[in-house]
Amino acid sequence: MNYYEIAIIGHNLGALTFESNEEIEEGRVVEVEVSRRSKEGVIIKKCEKPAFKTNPVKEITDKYYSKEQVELARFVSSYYVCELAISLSLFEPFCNMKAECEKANIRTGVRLSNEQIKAYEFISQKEVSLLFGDTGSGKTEIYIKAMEDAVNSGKSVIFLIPEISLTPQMLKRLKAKFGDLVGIWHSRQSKKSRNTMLEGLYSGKIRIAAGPRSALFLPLNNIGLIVVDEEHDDSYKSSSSPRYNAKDMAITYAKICGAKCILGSATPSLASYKNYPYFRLKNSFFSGKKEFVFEAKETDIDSFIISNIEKTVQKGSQAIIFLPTRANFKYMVCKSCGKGVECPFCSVSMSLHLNDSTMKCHYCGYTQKIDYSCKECGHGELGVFRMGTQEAIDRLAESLPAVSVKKFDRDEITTQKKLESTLKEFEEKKISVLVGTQMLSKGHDYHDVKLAVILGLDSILAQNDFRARERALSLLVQISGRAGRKEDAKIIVQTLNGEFFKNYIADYELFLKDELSIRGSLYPPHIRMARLLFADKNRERAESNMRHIARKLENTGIEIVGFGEAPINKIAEKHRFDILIRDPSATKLLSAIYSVDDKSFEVDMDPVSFS
DNA sequence: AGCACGCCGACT
DNA sequence: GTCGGCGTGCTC
Repeated sequence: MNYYEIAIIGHNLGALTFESNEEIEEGRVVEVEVSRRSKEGVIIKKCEKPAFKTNPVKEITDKYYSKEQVELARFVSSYYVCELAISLSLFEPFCNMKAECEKANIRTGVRLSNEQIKAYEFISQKEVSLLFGDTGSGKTEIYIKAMEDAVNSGKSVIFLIPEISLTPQMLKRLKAKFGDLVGIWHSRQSKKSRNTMLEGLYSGKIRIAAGPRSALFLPLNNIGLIVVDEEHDDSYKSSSSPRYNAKDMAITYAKICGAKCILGSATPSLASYKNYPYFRLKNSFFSGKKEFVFEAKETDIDSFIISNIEKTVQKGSQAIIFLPTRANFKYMVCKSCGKGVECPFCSVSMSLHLNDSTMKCHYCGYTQKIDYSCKECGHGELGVFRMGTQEAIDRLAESLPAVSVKKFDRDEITTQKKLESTLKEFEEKKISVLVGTQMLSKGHDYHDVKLAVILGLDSILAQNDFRARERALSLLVQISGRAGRKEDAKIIVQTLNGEFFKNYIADYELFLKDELSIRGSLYPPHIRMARLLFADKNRERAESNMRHIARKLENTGIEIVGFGEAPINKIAEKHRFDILIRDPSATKLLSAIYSVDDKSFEVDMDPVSFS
């Protein structure tokens, strides 16, 4: 009889031991019974007969995890601190099927400029490299050339893009160059198209997988190249356990597979800029000049903005307006007692949505009809603060009723179809003005935008977070990069921090250099951080667990930066406490975390959000 | 008594 | 993470 340690996929549980007459290889998916229920498990390793009685392996399936997948799953489990059974559940395993892995013979016909050839030669010589190229400098052609090389030498490719930037343009381009060799993966696709893609991967017909962070875990054999486009984007970081960063995992996976990894961005993250060799690609194919106008004020759709939009639209051109806030307003505050309207389940403000007469919590989704007076003092009138996209649209409708305006945020663009149709309408000029959130900045190609209005940057800069400056400036650069593709464009920026933005707008690398020295040894990328998050319906329990762990960490030699209530101290009725720890070595942080050996908290390694 | 719900611990 | 067992507290 053989005995195997088996990870029960998706269960937050160490490997369990089962028996079988068969020889089963590591990584094979089998069916076993756990708590009188049939579950899928992964063979972790063969082991000795245990002291307890074992149940048999019920069935050996035709699915399996490759050696490389198992190795990456082990890495995710140890670095992001979760059970192997959980990290394995991120993956789509392989399936026994005859693979036709042959060399493809694709001629993309992509032409590179002299500058692009230099960049291409640079990245060709490096295992991991950063393509630091301004918007319009032609990063995509370089990716395509590198992908063509990989595919023609019999390898496969993973092409990662941020969550919502599954831009129709980028996909069309990949499809046009690589045809059926490309498969598009996204989180909200139907079961059927998922399965079609998986079958294409199993058979080897699909050799390039493009998609958001989960595409890293698709069953591709013989990976030769992983591209991480818009590598600065925070959506590569998972915001639930395991809180992996797909950009960092792409680099790790490339090493495991002996593949190359290309990171690309016009506004690279400080960490990538510091850690990897980079090629600066400057020359833009866009001919337009950009004129920046700074208004030193808080968010206000003023007559200057209105008249600029009017002029732009009259000339037959288009405008985009950015605000980092959804709904009409983010805050409602009592004019009499000063108390804000909070979600009953979360310690966050309710957002005001006038179009359906509701207040919504953007954290738990709780919705109710609008309070017209303060529930706290019983009589106060409610004032509103922090304008959102819907309010901006309502103001435009009032001032410029003839102009067609559309919202471009998570409330409006709920599906890939709506993203595609809205961008198509904008391209066909059925829409003159798009008003949106961060979604506006994500790599979309707007052809005739001659005006970009950028509001609310100060609220991003004011975030109590060491990455606030990086986030605010990169947003400004990314959004202004959407304008002026063909002709000159005007960028109107409302901020009380004009000096900061003016200083760096033309030279992002100068910002990166300054910021590296400002962060010094206190903040990443020079040192490593981890956040331990305690969330529990019972507030006392969450707090006492947190204090208990904080005390244990005191003797581990790593620095405890702080502990206490999390900035958002309650989400969905769970009270939240956290501990922030710091050390030059990630290994030391991890051994401190492992030494406390406790499951009362979630670990966030290399956190990008601190709320 | 009967049930819904929430908490807690076990899972080979 | 998921399930089932068990206690609490409400209703018939």
